[in-house]
Amino acid sequence: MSTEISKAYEPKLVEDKWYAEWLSKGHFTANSSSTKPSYSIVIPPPNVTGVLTMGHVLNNTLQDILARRKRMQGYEVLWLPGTDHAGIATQTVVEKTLKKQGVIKHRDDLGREKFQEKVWEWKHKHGGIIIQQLKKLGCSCDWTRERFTMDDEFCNAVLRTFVDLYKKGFIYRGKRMVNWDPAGRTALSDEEVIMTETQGHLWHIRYGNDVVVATTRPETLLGDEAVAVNPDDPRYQHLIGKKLLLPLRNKEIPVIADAAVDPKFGTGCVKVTPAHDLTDYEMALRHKLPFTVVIGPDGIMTEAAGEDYEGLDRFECREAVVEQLKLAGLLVKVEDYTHNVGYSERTNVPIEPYLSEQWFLRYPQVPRSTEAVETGAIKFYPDRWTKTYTHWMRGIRDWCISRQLWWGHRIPVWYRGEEIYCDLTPPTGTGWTQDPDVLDTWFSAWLWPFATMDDATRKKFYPTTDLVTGPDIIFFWVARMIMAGYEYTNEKPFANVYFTGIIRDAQGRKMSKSLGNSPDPLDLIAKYGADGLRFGLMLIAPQGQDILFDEKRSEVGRNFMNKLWNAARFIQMQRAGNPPVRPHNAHDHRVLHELNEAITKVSTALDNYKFNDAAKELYDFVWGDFCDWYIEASKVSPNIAVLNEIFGVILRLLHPFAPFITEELWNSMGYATGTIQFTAWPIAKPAGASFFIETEALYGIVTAGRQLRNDNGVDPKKKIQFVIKPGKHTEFIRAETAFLTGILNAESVAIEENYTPTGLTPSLVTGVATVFMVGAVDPAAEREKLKKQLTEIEKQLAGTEAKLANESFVSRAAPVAVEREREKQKTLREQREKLQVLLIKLV
RNA sequence: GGGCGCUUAGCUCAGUUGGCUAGAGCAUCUGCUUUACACGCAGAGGGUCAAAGGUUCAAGUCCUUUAGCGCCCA
Repeated sequence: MSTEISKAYEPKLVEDKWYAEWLSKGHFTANSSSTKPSYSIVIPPPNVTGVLTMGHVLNNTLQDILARRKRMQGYEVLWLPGTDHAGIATQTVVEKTLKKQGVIKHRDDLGREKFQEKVWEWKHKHGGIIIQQLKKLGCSCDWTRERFTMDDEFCNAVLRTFVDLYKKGFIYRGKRMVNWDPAGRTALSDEEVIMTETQGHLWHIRYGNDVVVATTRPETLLGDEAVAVNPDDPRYQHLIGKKLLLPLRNKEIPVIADAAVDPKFGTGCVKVTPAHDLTDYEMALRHKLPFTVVIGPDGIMTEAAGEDYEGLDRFECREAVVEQLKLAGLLVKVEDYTHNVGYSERTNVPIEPYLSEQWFLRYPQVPRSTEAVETGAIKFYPDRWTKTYTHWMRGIRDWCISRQLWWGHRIPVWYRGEEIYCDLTPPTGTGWTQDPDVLDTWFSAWLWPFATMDDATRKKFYPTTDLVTGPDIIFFWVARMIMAGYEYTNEKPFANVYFTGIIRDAQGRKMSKSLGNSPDPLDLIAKYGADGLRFGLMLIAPQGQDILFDEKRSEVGRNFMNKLWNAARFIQMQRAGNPPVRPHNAHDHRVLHELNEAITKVSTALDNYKFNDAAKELYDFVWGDFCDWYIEASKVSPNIAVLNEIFGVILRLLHPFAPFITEELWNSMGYATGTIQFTAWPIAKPAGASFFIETEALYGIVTAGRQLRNDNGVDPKKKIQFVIKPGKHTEFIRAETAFLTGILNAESVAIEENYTPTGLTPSLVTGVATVFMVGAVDPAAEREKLKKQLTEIEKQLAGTEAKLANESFVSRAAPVAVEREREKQKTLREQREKLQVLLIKLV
């Protein structure tokens, strides 16, 4: 007796043990000189100081499933892990912490060098956390190749790319209107600005006798340099070229005519603030207006705003300006107004359009990258993201890549007076100063698929096969990687991109720290096991749909693992005292047939990135076909060989989803010495006679028998007599008497073709047989039940007969459909007849 | 304003190229410590498939329109 296997599965006793074992054996280490075909994925590098979120669990479970399955399919697999330095996010966290600790008031107190040291300290202290968490989850990453976007080699790659693109003319410096984050005090790219519908106001301000302008931002008035009208607007022809007095400032400004003015907006007169609005900026260039900066980079009003306003926050200033306008009688009216306002993705404050000197990139390889996805050279799953991608690529705008931060790759450009020097090493000579800015984090991330690999690795594993990521970074990352890939390797960086859904809470809200609705995956792992968490999540992760996560999901996963565990216990117990083989019976044939179906379905689903279809199929096969029916049948007549065969295949099919328990059971069941990880992925074998129809009929009889017991309140422990009156498959059913007796806990099961019940006998009519339970019954209740069943049958029969009576159905429908309908009619008529006979007897 | 997605049982979702009585899990109800498993077993109830119109012998599925929800872009 090998009953040391515990009654309930305890993941804690299993998971860490196996992970350590796998690492020590180097199972995840990819061999660049292997002759096997290669398969590779690069991890979307999480923020180095981040912690594991449910999004990471989803994303990395998917990658692990892909990687583990490919290992089983005989591929040399590289899953390359690493972390991202995450410029703004990390810098903000460290700065906040230092402020909180009272070390500094602002990072300026430390200076660049000292501050960077602090960030590195932070990185060393917290940087490994998320990696440890990925290991807990079971991720089979090649940790010997772990990379960080600030590794020396990676830094060099980033700088080389900058220098190269600069020299090719793709990178340029310019004074532009950029998206400015006053809280982070840095420029941002267009993609980092989130447009949000905001309730605001439209202030109508009198600028002159017959000039009223409407604005959502009255504080910018202080920097106005003109009033503009549409050149074709008949209402204002007389004003063009005239001068007006700017309210509150008593400054003369001209009225200009510009086609950019929408005559339908407000009064058709607009104020022009060249330094604080993109449209106004462009207008100002056309009309050679001065640029007066009234809002500083910190969102505080400058000296140019006038002494009444200098030093005020931009929103305080708005109130002050409105107040003054009211006092001066210049505020004509205020309307509620809903408009879109850009917010910083990071700091969540309204973006300020800000005129500043920044570095920009004109993207390389745009047409080629667009076509690659359009033609399917790179495939997106789900396919609909292709449209989003190509739309963005077609309207692509230059990328502002400089950031006013200290944490990141510093721009390799030096200045001396008017001279500019760009190279990997500083210029010789004196008087040079390096550009203080660093590069946008994504400017390093876009090199990730190839800059993480050494030459030998790249030779074997690049281009990579699959990328798994969220659709929220399709522009930030995916599109840019494709362009960088073509520019620097002359190849696509990956063949397939699988876009996951976004994980939400049970109410459909996005998971976020501030809402506190994001469970800690480590807590879930502790409670349900990594396998349970993974499998539960896979069951509800349809392709590309958002996922409403509830802890209950993990419970389903854990329960399934426990079911699997106990199936193993059952098989082990059967091994003792039973002959290992006997000839195959109908149940064996059926389950082997169903197993083949399962292998095919799971394989096809995974080939098409339909992870939840695969998980669902496994769940249904294991719990339904295998446990509910085959194991139950085995209690009457076990076939150890078949049990082992089926269970071995189950473990292998399940391994990518649930690596720990499958490894544990693979070993404890003694299916092989050593890991399950490199055993062959199961292939469907053509199964002979499946006995599908016959067993289906048989199982129908079982269900009817159980229903009879339940409906009539028979104590489950009480052994009673059943009589089966078959309409077909008589000999087959007769041969299964022992099975029926066992599974129905019957005293006896008699198969009688000409049975006529004496007295009142509860019965149920199935498609192939009438099942009688011998024993007393309440005649009224029995009659009700039979009547109900008869009504249902008659309803269905009416539908079928109506179809068959329809001339055009019989002549125009597919012959198969008509035949099916005839077959159905026949069965239903038989059932009706049986029910009628039974009812007559009850009268 | 443009694009995409969603709307099926109380909840979360499956439903191939139109064709068995629209399925599953969770939740609910009933009965069970039946020697694999109470993280379980057996049974039951629960749906006008968002609305309207159209195509078809046949529509949850295809087409049109409408409504609501969500996301992306301007």
